[in-house]
Amino acid sequence: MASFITELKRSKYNGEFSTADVGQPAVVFGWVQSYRDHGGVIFIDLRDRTGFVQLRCEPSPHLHAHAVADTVRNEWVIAARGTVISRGTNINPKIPTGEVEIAVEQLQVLTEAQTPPFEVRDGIDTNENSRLTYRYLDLRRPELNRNFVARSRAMQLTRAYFTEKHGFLELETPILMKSTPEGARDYLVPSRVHPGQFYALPQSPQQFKQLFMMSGMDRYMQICRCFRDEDLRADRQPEFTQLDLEMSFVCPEDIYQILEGYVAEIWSQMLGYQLQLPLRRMAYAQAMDKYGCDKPDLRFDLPLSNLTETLRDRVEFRVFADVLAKGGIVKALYLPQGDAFTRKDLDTTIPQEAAPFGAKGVAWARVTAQGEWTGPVAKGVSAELRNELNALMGTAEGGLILFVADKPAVVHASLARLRLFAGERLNLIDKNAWAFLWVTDFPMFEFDETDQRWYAMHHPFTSPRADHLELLDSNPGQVLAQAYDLVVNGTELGGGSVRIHASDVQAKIFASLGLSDQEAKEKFGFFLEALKFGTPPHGGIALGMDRMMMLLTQSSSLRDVIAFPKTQKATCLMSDSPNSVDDKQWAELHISPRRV
RNA sequence: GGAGUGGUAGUUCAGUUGGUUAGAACGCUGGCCUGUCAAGCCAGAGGUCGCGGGUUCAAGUCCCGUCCGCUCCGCCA
Repeated sequence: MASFITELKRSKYNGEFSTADVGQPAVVFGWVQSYRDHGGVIFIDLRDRTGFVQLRCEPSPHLHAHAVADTVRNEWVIAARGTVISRGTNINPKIPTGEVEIAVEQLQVLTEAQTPPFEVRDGIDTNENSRLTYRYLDLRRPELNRNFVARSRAMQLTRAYFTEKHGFLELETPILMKSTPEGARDYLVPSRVHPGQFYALPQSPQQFKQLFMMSGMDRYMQICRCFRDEDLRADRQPEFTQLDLEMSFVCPEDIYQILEGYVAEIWSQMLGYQLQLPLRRMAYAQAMDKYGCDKPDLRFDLPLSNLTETLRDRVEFRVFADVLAKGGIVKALYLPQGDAFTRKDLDTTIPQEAAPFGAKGVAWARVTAQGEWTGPVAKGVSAELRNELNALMGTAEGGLILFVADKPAVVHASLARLRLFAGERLNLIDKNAWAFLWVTDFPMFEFDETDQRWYAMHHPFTSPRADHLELLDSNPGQVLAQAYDLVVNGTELGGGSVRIHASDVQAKIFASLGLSDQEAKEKFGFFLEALKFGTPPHGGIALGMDRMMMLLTQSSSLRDVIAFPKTQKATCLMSDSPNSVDDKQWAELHISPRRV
């Protein structure tokens, strides 16, 4: 008999068999998904990355194959040769290959397998600990496997769109870079050759991609790994993959257009979903005012209302009056279907949702007949004031008003959370909807109360709006940047900006950030120097590819679209990294562990 | 750095007010079975109740500490 692999080559993947193959000889390889031994006939579901095909082993005339089939167990790797036959009316409608099966004539065990620590099957609910420790087993599961097939396809489409259709060059930037201040904490790499000195892994190739523009590359793209040593979330890993882009001689409109074509292409090719272009846009200030957040989920509306000025000097409700007196604000979320929220929600659940954001409480009022209110706020609001507020929020009988009074950051964060909570509770979120949004006109700076200084909201190479340059000295908080984020269903997919191309402007920004000339020179000297040698106006954007895959595959965690992810403590449970290294390595790197 | 939540058989979970020998399902092992497809039937094996300490006649259960997973706040230009 001919031997598998060297002579008998795979005729096709297991998931690809159909009635068109009936009567054809077949050679298949794969993992045993399940076996059903009826004493006589034995059925084996053979899995590979494309799906399953059922093997049928009859006791005769292929006695040997049947004897081998009798021994196989789940996850063994086997090879089979046989003939594709129709299952007639006895089909399995649950799987795509369910109308055919392979009548086995030759069967060989290529590798036996230990019993896996969890069943390799969709729909399991194994704890993350085991899944991550035995990641290669988890990845065999079709529902996870398909995410990486999709990921591969998305990456190919991405390269093709930018390099073939739009003239981008795919260029690479260093992984060992210079550590820079500002921004996220760096992952550091000690230098062996230079005692006491360190490289940093890139948080993003920001300066290098700008240097490509200065180098005349005109259009740059890279699918690159970035590293940030910050604490993790479901949508944040310490290393992640970014689609990094930069273009010369462009304004924000040009960048929007290229990106819109890109996401339209991806959503069309990957999901068959036709995006309506151009995408919606909203200024940062409006997003904050209306939704309390710079990445609103616009699959549903539920806008916030700012009641601050209407209430000022008129409201008797103590909490509001006190907050207003101290310079705080009062905003409200109006929910038309108020009866979906119980008294327990109002007393317990809703305050608990808002508490992590600093809200000391959530006041409420139910709207009854003739626009009257019940609840704790009601008696602190005159009939006249109430009517004005009703008109402002567009209330109706049966509605519920949730109020938060505090400093703006707390009001916005907690009401933004409550808005999402209510959207879910009221079933307002259409799972098939795609709400894309450009958030534009971000402020250039934000003030840090702890450090008592301004920080760049995007990054320090972002260009302010030309007409705001003169505000840099007088009123930095008012300066708007030529920066934009692309938001999808409440997820920040990416962000970018038009960059500064004049060294004097760049110097002014550093000054606004409190960097002395000396410091700027030390940290960014080469970059400031480069700016002086003829820098084209340029701008770009970076998209989080992992987050995009999360959206495209409807995954709830980044771990489902990153092949070998880290835990929340940034460890790899499979390979057990990070790990300690021996003294020789410490010595070579001229460093020593800190005594605790 | 902080908050919440979980950790009991290989896996998912149950385990009452602290009380006899810690259970179920799936998986696993063996047997039967020629049309299953998460096969079925019969039998069996399988436990450091995360770890350490404490209270108690008695701890999976109560208390303290600690480790790990997850979610969130801070953080993430």
